[in-house]
Amino acid sequence: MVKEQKADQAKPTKSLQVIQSEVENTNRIALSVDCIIFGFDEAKLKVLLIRSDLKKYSSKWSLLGDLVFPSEDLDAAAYRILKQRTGLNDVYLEQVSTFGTVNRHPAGRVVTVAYCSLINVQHHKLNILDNELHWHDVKNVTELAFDHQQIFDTCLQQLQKRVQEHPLGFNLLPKKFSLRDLQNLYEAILDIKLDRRNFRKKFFSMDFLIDLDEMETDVSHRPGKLYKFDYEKYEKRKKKFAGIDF
Amino acid sequence: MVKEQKADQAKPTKSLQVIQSEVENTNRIALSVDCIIFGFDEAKLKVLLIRSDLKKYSSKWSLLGDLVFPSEDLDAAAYRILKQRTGLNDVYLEQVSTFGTVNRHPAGRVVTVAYCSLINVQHHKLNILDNELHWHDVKNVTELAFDHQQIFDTCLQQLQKRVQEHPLGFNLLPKKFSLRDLQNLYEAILDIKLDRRNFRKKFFSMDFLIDLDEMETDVSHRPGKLYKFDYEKYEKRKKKFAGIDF
DNA sequence: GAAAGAATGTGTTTATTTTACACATTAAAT
DNA sequence: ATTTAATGTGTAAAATAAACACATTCTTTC
Repeated sequence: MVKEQKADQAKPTKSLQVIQSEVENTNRIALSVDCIIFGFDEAKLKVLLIRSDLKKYSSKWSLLGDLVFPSEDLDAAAYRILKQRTGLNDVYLEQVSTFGTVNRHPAGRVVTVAYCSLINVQHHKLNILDNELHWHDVKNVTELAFDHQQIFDTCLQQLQKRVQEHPLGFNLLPKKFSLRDLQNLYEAILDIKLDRRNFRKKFFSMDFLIDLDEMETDVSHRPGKLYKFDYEKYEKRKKKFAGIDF
Repeated sequence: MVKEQKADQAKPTKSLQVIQSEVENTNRIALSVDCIIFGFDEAKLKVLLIRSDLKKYSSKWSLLGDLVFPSEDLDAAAYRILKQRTGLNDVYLEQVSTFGTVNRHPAGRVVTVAYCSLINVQHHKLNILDNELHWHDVKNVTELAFDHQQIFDTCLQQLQKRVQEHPLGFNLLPKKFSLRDLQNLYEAILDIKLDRRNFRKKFFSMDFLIDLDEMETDVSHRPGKLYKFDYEKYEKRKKKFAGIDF
């Protein structure tokens, strides 16, 4: 089936010069980063979007993105771009996936690397610098510019998966939160309803919640207790792989 | 509580021309793909490596990689490169992660996208074309060229994780396999010992194995039954998300 | 200030899943 | 025929997950 026969003498191990010229010349491609920033507010999962950079596409929303500089580490570019576009600092970004079909961007060949983050909407003030920047309800995100809808969908799926395996959700909440806040968060991310008693039991049994001996204020009903997440304890317990679970 | 500040003056929405010139000129970067091909043979997990392309680094092993063409989809580049280097066709490649520190490659700035695959060593004949191409025991893979060790480690970790969530393992086995083969595979990938009875019970209860009413041959002991994997039945049952499981 | 409303806080029972564990059976090799 | 080495099987205990209801506390309303 394979057609790629080649005489067995040829072993074209390349010199560094050959590779360098290939790297320097015709084979270069524009590389960008897109940042998908999730937040949580009013019991809803949100995502930060801007009006498209491009005038032609300004009726559509798009992700926060820009080109990577040739002299810049990929991760560093993600942090720079996020900072430039939102003022956000001290936010952990995680690489999700890379999108590289030839015609994905109207400006030419641009391969983009998606980075994702979860932030607490209350604690991070946005500097809205150069574009209309808005928190969008994740449920209403449709028809983003270019292939950004696909990128967004991929990131949301990854979030849904990862939030079940790691206590990422706490990054979306204020430092002090009630169990109702926590449950709302999981229900919003996973888009499911959970049993309140079993949910509480589960989290208490994990033993990562510190009871602050404080109560909610500003609620128009019986206030709940406030907790914080015990990051230290969590770090110490590394979950081991073991089960097979299709 | 979303603070929708807006800097009402500056809104540098870019024209397509501006973006195009940025994409075309100084901001381009070489992009490559590296393929991490896992196989399974002699009850051991293997990975395909070649001697480094670069003369200077030819004492080290490296992953199968090459540059992406500007006119080529990223996924297509991965399949092309795999085919060129190994003759392998009809292999499913999955993107794992992208590596982009500035100095990761000696030939200059090259960002690389890692793709991973699992193949059945028996059923895929390699065409060894232009480099020393070898199956390496995964346990002995150390000190690969450039940052390839890091890339490899990332892929192996992802494999360990994914193999517990999806029945990927079957791609590594012959069409007909014994339960011992299957258990050896999981033990090799996860690098753990499993209880034989519980392992069998687990797989039988998943009900994805078709009993072929054949026995192993060429074993110097009591032969085991042979099975095949029921891909069709698997596809029909899409596993639902639900649990929270740190 | 009494009553109604709304969400908090709590336990038990059942079902399901996971783990631990031992012996008879089969075929090959000696 | 005996030994060897791996296959094939079941059960009990433990852990986890799921289903499910009522009294309590604070706010709001009348």
